[in-house]
Amino acid sequence: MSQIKSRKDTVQRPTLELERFLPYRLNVLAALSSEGVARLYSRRFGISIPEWRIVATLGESDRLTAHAIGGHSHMHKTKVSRAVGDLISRGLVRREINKRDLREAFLTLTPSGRAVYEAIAPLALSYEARLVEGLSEADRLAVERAISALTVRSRALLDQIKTEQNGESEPASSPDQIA
Amino acid sequence: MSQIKSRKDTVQRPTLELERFLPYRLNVLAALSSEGVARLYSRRFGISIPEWRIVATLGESDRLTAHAIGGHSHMHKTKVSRAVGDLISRGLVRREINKRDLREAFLTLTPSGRAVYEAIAPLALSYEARLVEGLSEADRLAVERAISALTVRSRALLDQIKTEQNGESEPASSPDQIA
DNA sequence: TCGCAATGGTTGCATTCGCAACTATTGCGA
DNA sequence: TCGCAATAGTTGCGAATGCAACCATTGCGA
Repeated sequence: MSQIKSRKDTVQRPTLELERFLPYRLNVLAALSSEGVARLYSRRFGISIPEWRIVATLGESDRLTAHAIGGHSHMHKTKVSRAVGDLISRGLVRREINKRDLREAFLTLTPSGRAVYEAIAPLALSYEARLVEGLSEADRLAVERAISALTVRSRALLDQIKTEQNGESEPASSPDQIA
Repeated sequence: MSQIKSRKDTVQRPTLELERFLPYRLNVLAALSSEGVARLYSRRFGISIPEWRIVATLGESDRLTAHAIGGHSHMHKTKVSRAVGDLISRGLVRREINKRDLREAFLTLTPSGRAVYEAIAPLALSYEARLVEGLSEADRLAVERAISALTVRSRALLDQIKTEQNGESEPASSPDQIA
């Protein structure tokens, strides 16, 4: 794991090799796998990745606010806002203002929206299945565990770094941010 | 692993839960971990992620062409081009045209560039170390293995999907692309 | 040796992105 | 009850992104 190479007779110089650097490798893998899934639906259904995330989120648990979708799918609220606007204009999502709180609105899939979800979900699942095809069962489980753990850890480290940088004060958040 | 839920008495309906969907989880994790590292250097050294990737690549093996950097760091050639231009204008990288082939140029870190590399590399490595701190040794190895395997597999699937979509012809590549 | 395809790299342009600022509404403490 | 802080969501705007087109140079086959 450690990339620190000690060479005889020379001062130990920690060299970083990008190809072995975990965050870098995760990025490459994430980009590749995302592009793969995206290609399965983007062209055919004219749907972007953020749009798909919204459709998928609504497909699981209908009637969510934009805020909830953002939290659930880890997307910036502006991205959610614009993608939702687009989906509404194309008749895939319906917006219904919450009469209890006029600031927010509930979003639901229209029948066409649900049809799109039902069509794409199996494609995505089979893609995932093909992706992990070569892994041993043990490795699959290890990956599941590790991803969860690393995600939690990343979030913690990030918050920590943020607070360190934010002049050592505040609850780690500028005006908006966080999400 | 499988997200297929079978419910008693109802037709088995494969539902996709974003939170469990591997490409999605990888994206969240990759974004979080990248932001973490980036925060360690971006503010302090005024360096962006693409710029850091270039510096890191050159730091490992000096004297590379832009093309080689792109291949090594999986960045689009336009991204490399612009980031390199920026690094040169800031005196961190030096460009030297290859007299054997006037189309390409060799890039090297200047002393200041190397200093930046030497400063950031340990930060990045220690970040990585803190990231995987909680994982068991077995899980670390499993993750290493799995990331490699999944990356290879993703690439293969992507190529396959591309050829399927490109009218079933061509060596899976439009004018430029690939990288 | 000539000409054309391929390659390294840059640039124009449209799209995407996210931060900051803003509006509208609600919650809450004085 | 008044007023201010917090929240949901939208929008302006600059920066980043990637594709397509382009330039310059080289390789290679006729």
